[in-house]
Amino acid sequence: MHLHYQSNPYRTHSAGELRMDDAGERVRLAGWVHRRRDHGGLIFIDLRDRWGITQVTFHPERDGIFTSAEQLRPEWSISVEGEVVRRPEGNENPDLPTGTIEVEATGLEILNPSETPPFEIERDRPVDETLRLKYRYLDLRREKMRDKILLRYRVVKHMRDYLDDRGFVEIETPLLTASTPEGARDYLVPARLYPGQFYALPQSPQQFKQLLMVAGFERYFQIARALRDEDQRVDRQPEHTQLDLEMSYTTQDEILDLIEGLYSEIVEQLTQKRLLAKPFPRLTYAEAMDRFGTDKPDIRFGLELHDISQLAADSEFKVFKGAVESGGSVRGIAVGGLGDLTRRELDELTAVATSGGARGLAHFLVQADGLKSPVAKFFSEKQQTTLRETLGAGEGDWLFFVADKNPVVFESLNRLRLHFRDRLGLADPDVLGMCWVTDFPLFEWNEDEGRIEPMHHMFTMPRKEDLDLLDSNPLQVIGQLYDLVANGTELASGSMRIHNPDLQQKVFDVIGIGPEEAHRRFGTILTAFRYGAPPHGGIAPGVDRLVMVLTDEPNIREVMAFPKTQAARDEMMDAPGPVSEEQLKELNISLRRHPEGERGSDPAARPGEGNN
RNA sequence: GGGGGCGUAGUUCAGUUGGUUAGAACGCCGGCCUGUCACGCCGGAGGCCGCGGGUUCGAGUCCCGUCGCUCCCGCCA
Repeated sequence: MHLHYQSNPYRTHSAGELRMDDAGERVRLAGWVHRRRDHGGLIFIDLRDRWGITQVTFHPERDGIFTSAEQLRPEWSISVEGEVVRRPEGNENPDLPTGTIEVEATGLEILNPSETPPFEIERDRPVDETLRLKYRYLDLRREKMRDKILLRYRVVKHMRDYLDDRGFVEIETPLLTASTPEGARDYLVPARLYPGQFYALPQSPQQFKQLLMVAGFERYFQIARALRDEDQRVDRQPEHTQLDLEMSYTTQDEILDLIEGLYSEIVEQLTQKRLLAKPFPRLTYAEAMDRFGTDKPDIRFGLELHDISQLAADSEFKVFKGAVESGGSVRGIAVGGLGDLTRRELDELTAVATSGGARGLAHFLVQADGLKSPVAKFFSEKQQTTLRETLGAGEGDWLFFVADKNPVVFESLNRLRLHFRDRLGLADPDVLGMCWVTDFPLFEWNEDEGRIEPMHHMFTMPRKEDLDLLDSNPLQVIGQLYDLVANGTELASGSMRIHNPDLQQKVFDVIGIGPEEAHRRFGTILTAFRYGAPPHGGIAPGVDRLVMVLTDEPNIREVMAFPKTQAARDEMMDAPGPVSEEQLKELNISLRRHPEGERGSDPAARPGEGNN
């Protein structure tokens, strides 16, 4: 990267660009003191900016600046003038792109000294995350963080360019909008001009993007913030970024191909990772569940599930028989390379299975003369052979089975499968196993509330051939829904939408929303659909999640410049905090309880903070 | 809302069955050093052991409470 700043008072070049060819040139560099090595009669300063590191030397003959150079400390902001020289024979640093040269300083300007930072910037060592978040502007100076944020920018830039090339336009949608009580909890903003009323921050631009289709933009996207006031997880923040996208006159395949092309380019051009398969495998929801026990399968390795319900029903083993008879199933996986398992190890595996809801885990060791298991006696020789063959197991493999209701069987075996992935190192970390999961059920049964709910959202188009089922058997209806999954992580979720108001109302009917309520809550979009709304569909890939997968970061905070803590606090800006009486009065808000003495903007009022 | 883990120099950590003066590394400060690049060598400063209470002759260590961070469950169409 060359900074075209010949007349810039601070620098003529970046700290990452000088090479052997530049020897003899007079240059200025600006940046931070990365490291200093003071040899008494010779001082080396590693000068760092966004683009790299260049070694600067100070010689005592330059008495004017040598004494200043002795004062330099890490993270001081300086500008150096000097001559680019070849390093003496044998003193090149092959680890540095600029390592064949150095800048012999003839001038030094201290732009701004630095206090000793609360943690070391130049070293990649673990530091308490709260401290990093409080001094995020210093944390971001660290190479690893800088690189992740820069990669994130390149990913987003690639998205914009790719979509622009294909006729998409980026359109902003409002941050202040109406509350949508279903779904996640809204972040609310009091409306000063309407005492007692509130805006909501968007959980996604869903309705706006569909209205943009009605408005005729045909191909819309937005790098959009989505806000949800729910508790955090390792991959969940109060605000996250998604590539929100919608197309008119399109098909599911067209959208899948579009995103597949985009993601292939991002992986191939911006990372060192390899794609497992191209085109991305496409699995139906039913197939994904059947083979992997999850709709977010990690397809980089085998250990697929096998259904042995039929055999189980014929067996003498009551646990198996009973599960099938009560409508559940018995499924299992075969695992090689485990060797002998101790009682304790088997208990641990059982604990993995029970964490998924299973009540137990049946295990068999495949031996030359049959299956070895505490429950082997319940299975005839022929059944044992069938078990082994069904699971494709060889001598020395272990077979594990879970018998229960289907959701429990799936979840337990999924966890077991991922456990073995990590334990046996079955998945190549440099490979991205991207796949599509399609044909999700349109609705699901909510056990707790005893009613039917949309699996994704209520604007999803049912599969054409299932339209008749909406009345007779809605839970059987398959929606035109699709998820992009990478290595077991959901990266994107989308659907074809309903554009016909009558069909939309029919879906509302299924989930118990009558015409009046529908009009009250979704009047705008229903009315809009009456004006020749085009068929349309879209998708919303998560940007944070993608960068997480690309950088092997398990934590979403590591790929965001300014994330919040798990308790949804901004440690740096100290938000949220109390506001003044005047502000509250203007908003017509009175507090039941005053935040005084609780955590707030007054550092003295914050417990657990002894110093600084 | 519930459960688990963690909290000791600036930072990352160690700290024995409760026992005398709480250690190490890195960083910081001072000195020496002309080819280092994790520079080296010598010396030094630096602790409300998160906070409050209790048990005890004695608490970093045990108990109770509390605060903070974190991971999980609930929640997240």
